[in-house]
Amino acid sequence: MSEFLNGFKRTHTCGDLRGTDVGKTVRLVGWVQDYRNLGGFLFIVMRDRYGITQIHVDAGSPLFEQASKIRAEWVIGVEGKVISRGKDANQKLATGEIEVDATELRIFNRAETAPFAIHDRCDADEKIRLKYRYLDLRRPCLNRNIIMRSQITRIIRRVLEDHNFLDLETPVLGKSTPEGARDYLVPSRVQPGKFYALPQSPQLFKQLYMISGFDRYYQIARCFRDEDLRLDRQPEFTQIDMEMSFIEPEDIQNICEEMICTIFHEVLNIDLPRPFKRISWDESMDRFGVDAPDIRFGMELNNVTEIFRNTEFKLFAAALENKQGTIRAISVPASVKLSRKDIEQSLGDVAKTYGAKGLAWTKMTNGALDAGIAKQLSDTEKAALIDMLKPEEGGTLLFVADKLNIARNALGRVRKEIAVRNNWVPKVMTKTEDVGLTWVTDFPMFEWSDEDNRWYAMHHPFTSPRSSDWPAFEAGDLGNVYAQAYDLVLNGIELGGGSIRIHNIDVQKKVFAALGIGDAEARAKFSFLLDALSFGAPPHGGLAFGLDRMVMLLSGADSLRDVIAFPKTNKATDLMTEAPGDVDDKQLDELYIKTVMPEEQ
RNA sequence: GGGGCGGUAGUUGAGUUGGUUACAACAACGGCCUGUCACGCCGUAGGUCACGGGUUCGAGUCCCGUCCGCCUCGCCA
Repeated sequence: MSEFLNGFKRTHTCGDLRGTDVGKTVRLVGWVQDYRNLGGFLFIVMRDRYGITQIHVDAGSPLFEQASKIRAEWVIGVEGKVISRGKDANQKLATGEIEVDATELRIFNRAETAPFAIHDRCDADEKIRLKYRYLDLRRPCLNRNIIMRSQITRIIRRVLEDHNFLDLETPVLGKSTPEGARDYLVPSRVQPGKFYALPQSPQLFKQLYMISGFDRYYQIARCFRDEDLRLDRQPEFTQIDMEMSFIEPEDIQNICEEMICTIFHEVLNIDLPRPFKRISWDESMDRFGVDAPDIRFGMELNNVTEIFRNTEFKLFAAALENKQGTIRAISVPASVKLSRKDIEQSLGDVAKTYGAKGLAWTKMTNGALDAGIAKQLSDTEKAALIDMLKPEEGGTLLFVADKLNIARNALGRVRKEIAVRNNWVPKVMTKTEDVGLTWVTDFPMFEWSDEDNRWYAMHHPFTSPRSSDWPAFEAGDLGNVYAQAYDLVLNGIELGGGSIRIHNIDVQKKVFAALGIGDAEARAKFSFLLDALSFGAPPHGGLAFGLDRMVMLLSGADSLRDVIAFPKTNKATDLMTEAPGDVDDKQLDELYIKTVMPEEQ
């Protein structure tokens, strides 16, 4: 290769040439983006990831015959003189900005016709894009996301290392733990019948680093969860994982704020005010219906339950018969035109998706509530609604009457849907107002599951309860125990979350017990953690950001797939490598694994 | 596990109530052109309409099943 490339090591990039003087000799390597044989001369548009440059070959040149064979996507090297720059007097150059008159031209590699055009639009069928991912990645629209990703991790490392964080590694082959997501399992050959699990997060290892005395840890860590995929969920993803000792939540939050501000400043040239907003989980659920609120617009939820406590309106009365029954409402401004069809079908479907039976509605017309459910409401109820919700003339009131968690969530999703449809919230952030950042704090420690008839940890079982809730915890009133946990939410999407951890072995045992994890099971699954806690663990806590989501939001990408170089499909396959694939029986034998396909069972 | 949308030339799409030889643009290939820059003009080639059944005189079109991609509910401490 070196001989082949002899004399053609790149000395300039296409982008570099912008300021180059006419007459200067330059040397470039890259791909052919376009070519045009005009008989008497030839244009070749050459491209690398820094820019494009136009190459000129004259008919009289000995290079002409060779150059005329060149086609799109061939890899070439060119040496020549800059003959014109940018928009010079004759206005002949617009795109390439620089034109180079070739004196030497080498073809390093030919290329098949690409299955899709390598231009700055990610427009082909995603199946084909994923199969030829290396070509898709050449396209600037994808290429720049990957570059931004590197830019962001560089900033993160710089900020954290300036604060004396150590980049420390944790094992990838670990132990499967109960709770949480489904693990990716790796069979052990040396220990027949036993399995490693790939980490869902480095959670316990980073806590052990704290106990080991490394009081500031970070890692850009790959994590794995074997659950169904979504637009914003891949089976392997990357966390910015951090942990500190001897801290309060504000300490880690301050460092995160500095990190986020630096990223926004350097990547998007947006300056964010500090400190970030803070809102408790209870308040977020009450005002926005969700635990990751988009705070860039109003139209908040209202609790109108008491107005209808003794209502004659059957729909609402029926919902309130349930102990957890509630009625929540939003007041949609008049600028949003909603037809009956919009409400009952389109937005109603959004509500139904999240478990509600539908949307109740009414409109403010000539100073009174009219249409929809209005004629079934009493005058007192209507007056109370107008007083509380202050509907605009021509505005709409939307209601969900259901169990608390369904009503809040469904109406919260409808709220966001209306904002998206009416372009209240830009996808690409260009100024400070486009950024809705808030901490959500004081999450409930436990979450009751009707289905499993038990409590689950809302964050994870190593999260510390608030000390003020200790009496409630001791009393077994788990629904009223809050955790020292906090999420950072950007534009309605959870960017990251963390907590202060339990550093006391007795507390940890009691939390396990509350989750139905008995002493024996706790010992079997977490003996190393319990042992470690027994040797004097410092108070500690941390946070983890989803790097992929962060890049997705900052780049304005439509999907996590557009910020991961080699992503998986909805069914967790890689269309390029065709992973996962079959393995030889011999490999399975060594692992003592026999596969039984469903039809053979 | 459930729901929705989609699969037609290399690519992106059109294809009406089922009806002759499945259409266009771009790309490719050949020719022409000395200043293009979404270049232009002329021509050529390119199809198992995802796959398998069914209904019908006749299916890209209607029905059933399967596969694949995307969105989504459940799931994701």
